Amino acid sequence: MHKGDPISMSVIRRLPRYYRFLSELQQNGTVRISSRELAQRMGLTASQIRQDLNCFGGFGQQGYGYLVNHLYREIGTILGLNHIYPTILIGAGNLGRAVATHMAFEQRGFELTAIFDHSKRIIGHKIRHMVVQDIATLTAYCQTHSPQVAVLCLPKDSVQELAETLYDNGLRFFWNFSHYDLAMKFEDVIVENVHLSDSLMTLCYRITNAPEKE
Amino acid sequence: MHKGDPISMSVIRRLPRYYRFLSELQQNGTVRISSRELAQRMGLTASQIRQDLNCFGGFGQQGYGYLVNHLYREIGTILGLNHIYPTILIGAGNLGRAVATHMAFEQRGFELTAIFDHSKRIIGHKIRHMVVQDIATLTAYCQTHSPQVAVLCLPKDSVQELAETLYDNGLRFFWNFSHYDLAMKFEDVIVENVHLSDSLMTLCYRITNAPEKE
DNA sequence: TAGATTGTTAATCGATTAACAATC
DNA sequence: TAGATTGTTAATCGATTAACAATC
Repeated sequence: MHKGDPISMSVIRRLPRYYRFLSELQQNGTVRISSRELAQRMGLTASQIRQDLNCFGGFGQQGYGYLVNHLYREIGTILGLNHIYPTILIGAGNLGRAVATHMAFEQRGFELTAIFDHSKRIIGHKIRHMVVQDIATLTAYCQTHSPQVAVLCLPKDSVQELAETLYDNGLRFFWNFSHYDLAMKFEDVIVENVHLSDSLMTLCYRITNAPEKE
Repeated sequence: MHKGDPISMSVIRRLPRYYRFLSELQQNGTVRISSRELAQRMGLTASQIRQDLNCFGGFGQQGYGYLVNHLYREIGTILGLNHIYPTILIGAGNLGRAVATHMAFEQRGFELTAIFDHSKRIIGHKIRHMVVQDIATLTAYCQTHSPQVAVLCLPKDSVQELAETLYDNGLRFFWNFSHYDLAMKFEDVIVENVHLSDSLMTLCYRITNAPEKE
């Protein structure tokens, strides 16, 4: 790990977890913490924590440790949570509605600005403070509002159909709950996949192949 | 990688993805596929695919490749999808309801048998074919039905409160959507976490730190 | 048989852990 | 100053890729 090297995905994916633990420590009123103690709480090694943090800069003090509040805010900045990326959600079925209502987009760098669906039964319904719009009006919406991020809560086939349209309307960032592999189709796109089925199957594997405890 | 070594998490987490791609190929009517072609479609190397599969056995034929249908079923068996682990879901808020209705538990090795919540407003409602039960009756339910897996769709604090009870009722396998770190609390427990917020923050990082394309 | 592609061993690459000098 | 703990370099470990003999 030398300065200027791109940060590895392994490190990036640990950042939100650090952020969570620090948030908790802060709420407990903990002022400082050493890498050793944080490591113990998180089930990591102190070395790893120091390596991870030093990808972004020296946030600690030798002989003292890290200031919880300071580190918390630093990681928030690194994650880019101070941004407000305008975001649309497509697919207001069970999952889409849950994501729309459940997620604290504003605290994670996003602002959910519109929801689309193609089902007549759903269009017009209110979710949070938003009226579900007809997917047919998507292009018009994009031209006036230029959303940057799309949350995809549609079945695979619908996403496949829609992919081109989304791309043509300038969307390059996707939070993808479908099983359609967007990243394979477009080069210059950033896709964060949430594959719930994969997660469930992984659990099944782990249960099935768990060491017997008798 | 020697025979008898435990399979690494990296390999395990790729299995559901293989399973998905093979399912698709099967639906297309593709009979055989080489590691090279599958690799190309999935954005992996042929080497990796052969290494991964050979953790579990030799499923191919030299000079020919893999039979799609055969490999698909083999991976299903490896994943343990033929099981029917009795599963309860706790927390019937937006997310819990979406998970309950959206997931094909039966095709992933599970059977959802009961749903619990503590809110008077939700208890008694029907989700799928199930009536949401009072969380106060959880212990009684566990004693009669012995569920093995719990899906946790509660806020962090509720899970924290509930953890002991679940453990005492014999539950050792968890699909955890909350931010509470069960794996830290109990030794002999298998927890598959789905941290949607972490995923969203990771996306935020990747957008914020994406290479400029001007 | 010749061509193709696997299964498997060896080489490389990257990520984690250990060690320690720097320094608060 | 002495003790503690960081930042950083070096060592280890594991995962991915390359190479190739085995064989269909």
